[in-house]
Amino acid sequence: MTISEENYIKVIYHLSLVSPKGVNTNSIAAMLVSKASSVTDMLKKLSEKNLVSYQKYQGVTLTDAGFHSAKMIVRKHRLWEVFLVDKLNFSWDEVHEIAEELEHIKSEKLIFRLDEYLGFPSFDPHGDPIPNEKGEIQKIDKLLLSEALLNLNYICVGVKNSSVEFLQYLDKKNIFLGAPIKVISSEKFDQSLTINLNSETISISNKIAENLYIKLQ
Amino acid sequence: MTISEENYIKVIYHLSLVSPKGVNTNSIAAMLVSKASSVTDMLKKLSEKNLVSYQKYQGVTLTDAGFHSAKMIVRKHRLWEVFLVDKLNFSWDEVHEIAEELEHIKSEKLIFRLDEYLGFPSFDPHGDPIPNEKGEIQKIDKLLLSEALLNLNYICVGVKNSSVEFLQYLDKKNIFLGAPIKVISSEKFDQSLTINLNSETISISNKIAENLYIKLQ
DNA sequence: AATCATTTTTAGACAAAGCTAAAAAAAAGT
DNA sequence: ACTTTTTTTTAGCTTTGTCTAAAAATGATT
Repeated sequence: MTISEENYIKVIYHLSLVSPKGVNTNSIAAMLVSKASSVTDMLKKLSEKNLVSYQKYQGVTLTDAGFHSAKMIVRKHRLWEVFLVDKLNFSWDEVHEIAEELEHIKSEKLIFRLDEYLGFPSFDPHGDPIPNEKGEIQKIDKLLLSEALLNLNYICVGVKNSSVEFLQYLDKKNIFLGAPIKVISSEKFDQSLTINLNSETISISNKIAENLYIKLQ
Repeated sequence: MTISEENYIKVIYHLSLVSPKGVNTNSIAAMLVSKASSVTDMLKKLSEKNLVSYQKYQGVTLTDAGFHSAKMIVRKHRLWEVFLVDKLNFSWDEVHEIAEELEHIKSEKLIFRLDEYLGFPSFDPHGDPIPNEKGEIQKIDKLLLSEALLNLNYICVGVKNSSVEFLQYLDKKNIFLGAPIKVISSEKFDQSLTINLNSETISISNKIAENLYIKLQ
């Protein structure tokens, strides 16, 4: 697989988690910042290689082989992110771009050794699950902070949006994975929340609350 | 710079250490396992970008900019090799191929952090020097084992040939960087050597002795 | 100095992956 | 059911990096 093919497979994978019935040409183009015509060309090629099922005008789905390839790319991406944060002291807003390159390095042995070196982590620095060698993914019972009930003890387990801006905002507010969170009150007018976080009390907008995953402690 | 451009610059760098007056089109093609005509095309492009000085039929040399770029690529290659050996427990015969890919990852911050994480090493697992951030290279007073004097205490500091076959042979003979070596005798007929190595006595062919670097202890 | 061999360059072609603009199909609105 | 809009595909072009085959320049040999 070329780097370009890998990028298509990865994007189709992410989109198919949201629309499992078939991924649109346009949405792939949007994610890759390219054009629908380029996507059509590549879908024919990927279909030829049996990585996707593609019928003109009907959207595209991953074949079993494509699905497995996609998970291996995601696995590499997320393992490298853990490496960058845990070993090289990068912050969680800096690692995505670099991992976009590292995910294309082709050595199974490298990835196995890296996984081992990192202690076989199950989640990346943004709380996203890391597929294991077989492609198995560990699920957790997470919910959005915006769906939390009042006065229960939660901990922060992930972000829905991992843009640099959002992650840096969380750093500023001292919100990190594993941080304990309790919702004290909710504002009817704008759905903003007052929360207890690491024993300080702060206010959080609905936009933030809709992008932060938590689970019961 | 594209990956292809980086590979050309790196090859021209290595060849220019041997023939500093100008590198031949054919020798570049041989190193890259490609054709002279492809090389000519690329030389024009690199010349356009002021990375090489190129005059038709006259061979090619690196400009200051090209020389610096080359050293930064070599730096990345060798730092990744140290990482693979020191942190992921690869053996020295396995790392070249993987580092050929890793050397093209584009993040200065990544390389600085990696360097720091590895303790700012000056030499890679084959004993080759690692250029620092400025491109400075630490030289050592090394010689080939075939040039050693009898009954002096040397230590092994590098390999001239780093093919998988040679490195695995060295492993089998228990020869590694830092191993103490003393030449006991030299055979007139075939220039083979009897050496003391880690307090065992073994025989070494001239071919081996001409590919192993040592220095006085 | 002239010829022959080798090296290098040019010319033209090809595959990969992208693009624009136009055509075709599907979906939406009346 | 028939337009209109949106989405997708096709056709044809571009760039990057490669190739082969032929031409040109250099170097070696007599």
